[in-house]
Amino acid sequence: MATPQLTKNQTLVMDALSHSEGPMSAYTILDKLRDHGFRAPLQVYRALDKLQEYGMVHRLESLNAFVACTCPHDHEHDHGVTAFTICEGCGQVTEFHDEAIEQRLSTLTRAQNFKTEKTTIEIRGHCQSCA
Amino acid sequence: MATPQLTKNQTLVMDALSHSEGPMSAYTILDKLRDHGFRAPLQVYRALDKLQEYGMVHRLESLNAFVACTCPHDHEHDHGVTAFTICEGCGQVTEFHDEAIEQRLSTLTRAQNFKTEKTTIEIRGHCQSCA
DNA sequence: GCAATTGATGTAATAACATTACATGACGAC
DNA sequence: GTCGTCATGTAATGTTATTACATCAATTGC
Ligand SMILES: [Zn+2]
Ligand SMILES: [Zn+2]
Ligand SMILES: [Zn+2]
Ligand SMILES: [Zn+2]
Repeated sequence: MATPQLTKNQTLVMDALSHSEGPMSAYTILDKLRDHGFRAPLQVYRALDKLQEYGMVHRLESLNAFVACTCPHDHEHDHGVTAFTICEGCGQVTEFHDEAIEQRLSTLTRAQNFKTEKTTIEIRGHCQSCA
Repeated sequence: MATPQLTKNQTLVMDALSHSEGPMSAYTILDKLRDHGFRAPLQVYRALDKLQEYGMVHRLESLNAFVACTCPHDHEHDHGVTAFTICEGCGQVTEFHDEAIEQRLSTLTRAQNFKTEKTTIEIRGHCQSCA
């Protein structure tokens, strides 16, 4: 997915997420952007949908929240299976990718003739500092 | 986690999930159990919390829904990392466990000194029939 | 130029999911 | 019988997400 020119709303949401320490809920983003003219949840959700499509934002299913992608590479190609550790103590989220996991999941789904569209891997626990 | 004697409400919720074709939301369960005296969401959520604690029910984070555990073994021990394929077409959910994945995730989290408490793996896509 | 199309936006209302707070009831330990 | 604990009942509220409909801007085809 080549990264297209972002629209005004998409840029605002992306900036909010990029400058945030941790994940943010859609409604938290909305509140941050009221000064910039945001009035309704849909403005946030629409921007988030696009940003996820472009691979610039990830949704954390177990938190109902969103984070900016921290992959080193740009987003000109699909970056495969994304996994996260999420600290219950400090809220820190770490994104990582692992070829071995991806291969193994591929083998397993293939065995049941399942066609994967999106894989969610989220590990809740405590980081080194909060252990 | 040894499976204790279930309470009345826990039994009702467990039965509803066991007899369901696929995952159910808490509110769907509530509706199914109105005839049995259920009146409020909390009755469902409280039962679900316990059933999850006992390992008899799993929450699907990406669906905000719940399924009965389909593990062949009983629930007298923790059954480690649980993963699911979820068909977008027919709603079919398949639970599986894989030692290799578990090992690999353990290695990766250990590398960042992360203490895992709960791991979520959910694969959305299409099953053989719905491909 | 000017319809027609497409994609983005604005706004309101509503739906769907989950929790807090507080009161009551059942039951065994002592 | 009093206490502590756990399950339950009920209402209210909080949080997350979508539907529906109107408007606006840029592009395309004529
Ligand atoms: Zn990423
Ligand atoms: Zn931490
Ligand atoms: Zn299970
Ligand atoms: Zn299917």
